[in-house]
Amino acid sequence: MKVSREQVAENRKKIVATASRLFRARGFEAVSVADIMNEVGLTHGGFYGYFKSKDELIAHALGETSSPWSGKNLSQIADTYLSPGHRDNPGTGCPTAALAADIARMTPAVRGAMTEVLQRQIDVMTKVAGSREQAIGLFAALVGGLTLARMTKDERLSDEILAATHAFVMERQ
Amino acid sequence: MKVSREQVAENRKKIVATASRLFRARGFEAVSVADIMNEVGLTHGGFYGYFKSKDELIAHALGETSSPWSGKNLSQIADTYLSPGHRDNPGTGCPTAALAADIARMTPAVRGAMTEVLQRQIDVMTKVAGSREQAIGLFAALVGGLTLARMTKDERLSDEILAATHAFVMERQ
DNA sequence: TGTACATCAGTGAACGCGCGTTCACTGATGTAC
DNA sequence: TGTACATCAGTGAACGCGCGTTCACTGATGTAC
Repeated sequence: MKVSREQVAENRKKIVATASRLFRARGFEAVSVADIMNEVGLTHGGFYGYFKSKDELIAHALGETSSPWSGKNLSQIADTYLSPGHRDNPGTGCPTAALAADIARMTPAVRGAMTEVLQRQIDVMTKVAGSREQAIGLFAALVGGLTLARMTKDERLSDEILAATHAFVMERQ
Repeated sequence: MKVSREQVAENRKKIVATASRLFRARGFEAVSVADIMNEVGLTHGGFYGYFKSKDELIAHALGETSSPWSGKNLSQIADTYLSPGHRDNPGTGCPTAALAADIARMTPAVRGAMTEVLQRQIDVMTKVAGSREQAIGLFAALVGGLTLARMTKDERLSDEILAATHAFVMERQ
């Protein structure tokens, strides 16, 4: 069942986008190649016509994540980043916070792709912060606050962490 | 090959301590029951005489991690926490930073155990920070900075992240 | 434009592998006398 | 204190399972005439 060239291009985009979302929501290991292909509407065997391996897909999926911070000031960034909505929907949120600990143990190619994402996020943040140093500190606090809020089972504590981190970050405006 | 009661108690401690170290170093999924038991000096079959499941061990291992912050001031905490030594040795370091993203996807029992660890860390931090709110913000920045430093492949960037987060945290002394 | 054929995207069974967990067995420990 | 036996910690083969990956096959696409 060969398909058209347009269909192939579309399928490739869907594979990468679906992988990016599922990886952020559940982590690299908990999402199988079959999971991704099923959600795209294909069977797992076809995957290897698009990528050499799952690792190669991971590197591509990291590269495709956009940073939606352009044109926002620090207050708006902090509001969105430390919101319950972002906390509860990692699949559509920041890849850095969602995949942090996972990535530290991945292959060099994956870590290289993530380093580029990180560089880009720091560059964008530098425009709204006073300096690059400040930008890194602010970004670290945002990532850490979101991560802590996501790991606890206690929603009151989780909300408190979001609010406290928000206040901490905004004090240095 | 039955062994003495003392040996049993010692083995149990070794299983928990080894698991705690390996989990922090490599993550929950990448460490098998057999890995842990081999390092302890036993075979995998014996594990189920000590714990009902791997998940139960995970909850116990999280409970056993100590917070080595007592009696230190913020400057000392930041120095140690954001040091290259801590970055490069997650196995003996902060469980929160090492297992952050993993835990958000674990069973309720595991997340409950982690919530207690988190509460304890925030309490200790509150003693050196001005307030609980401040403590949470500082802790978020520390966890985030260490996490970012661990995920990049570029050592220059990694060192820069540690230094910038350190400066960011200390500015609010 | 219509036909004949080569291409190749997608299918689904099969592979080897490592995992968590179970279980019949072994033999040292600890107890009863 | 010494012997006889019940207990049970540890062993290692085996289980079912899901994974990443491969491959012979199918049939629609796209090309050559």
